[in-house]
Amino acid sequence: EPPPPKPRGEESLRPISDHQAWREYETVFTNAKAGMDGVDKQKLQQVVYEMSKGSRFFVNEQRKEATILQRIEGMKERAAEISPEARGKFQAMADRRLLELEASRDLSRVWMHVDMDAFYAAVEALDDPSLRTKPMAVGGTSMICTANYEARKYGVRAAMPGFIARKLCPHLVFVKPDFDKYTRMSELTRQVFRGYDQHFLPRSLDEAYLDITACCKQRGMSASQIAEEIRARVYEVTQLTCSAGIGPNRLIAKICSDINKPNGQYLVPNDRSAVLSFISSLSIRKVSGIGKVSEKTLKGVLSVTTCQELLDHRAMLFALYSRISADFFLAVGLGIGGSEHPKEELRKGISNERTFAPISAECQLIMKLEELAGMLESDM
DNA sequence: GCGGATCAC
DNA sequence: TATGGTGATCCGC
Repeated sequence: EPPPPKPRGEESLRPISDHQAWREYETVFTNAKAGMDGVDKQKLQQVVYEMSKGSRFFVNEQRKEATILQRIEGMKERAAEISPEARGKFQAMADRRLLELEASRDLSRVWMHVDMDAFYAAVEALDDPSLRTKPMAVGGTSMICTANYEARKYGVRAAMPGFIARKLCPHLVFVKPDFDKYTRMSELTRQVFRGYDQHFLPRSLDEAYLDITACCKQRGMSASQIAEEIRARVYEVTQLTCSAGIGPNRLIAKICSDINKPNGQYLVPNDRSAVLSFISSLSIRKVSGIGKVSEKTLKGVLSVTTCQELLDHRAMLFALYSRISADFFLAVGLGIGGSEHPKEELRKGISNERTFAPISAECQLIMKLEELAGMLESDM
């Protein structure tokens, strides 16, 4: 189809002919991220909608959205059909699990989560200090890996398509990613981490978990002091800042590292009531493992938005979700998760995939598969 | 056991 | 003009 005629004038955002449809287009970008406090969320949502509508991507997003809404309706129906007897059975099941989980609570270890600040962008700014004062994103017009804090003021952030970012921030500077460079820098941070926990758990190039229990004891230092020291050493070695979170387990530590970002730290003491009061008012979306879909279904079916409400609705969690999921939600409500050292596991898979323009001829599809298989072969 | 969904980075 | 790639896990069929 020919494109619709371009409206005259400087901006095409207003008037909104289609009944403010943008209000219903929620993306991952409208979710708050560090450095995005001053962003006009409505404007952001509106721009993303206007740039997206009509695209194949957008149509697919709508299809997925409809599937989720259907799932919510199905769960609501199941919830309505639960008899008082069954309800009592689920309540007893949930109460029993609550006690078991509580009995398993481990407050004996101190975990720290270290998270580099705007890592790729910060590394690029080391090589070109003139980027420091400009809004800048690492990535291209199709996808942004990360944005510096100048750019985040405009709502530009990781996982956003570059052409939308440019619309939000016309002077945005794009820098091509250089993963080898980030890997080398990451290795420098890991040398530091190794000195505090030999068995630290790297999660990505810019994040790691450290069990600093032994280190605190040996050196007679508090967890906060150790965190200050680690952050200082990381800065000495890389000239980059990072943030840290400290808590009795990885679930808590991870949430904490985001609180005083960038270049800050936060601690939840190893104390049951401190953990509970910290977690209870938190949005479930802050928890690693609860994404956009889980947030939407929990809210749509049970009106659950905070971690405390996960405990309040524990019977229905066991009625509507799998044992594994209900267990996880309950543990989240109690602020329990990841206090043991996971035993090392071998990699389970290797794969590759590529996004490409639509094709349909068999020979084209086979060529595409051969291309992917070739890349996979060389990886293996 | 498999494919689709979800999630994290 | 244009919306990523890799790996893990869970669920339903």
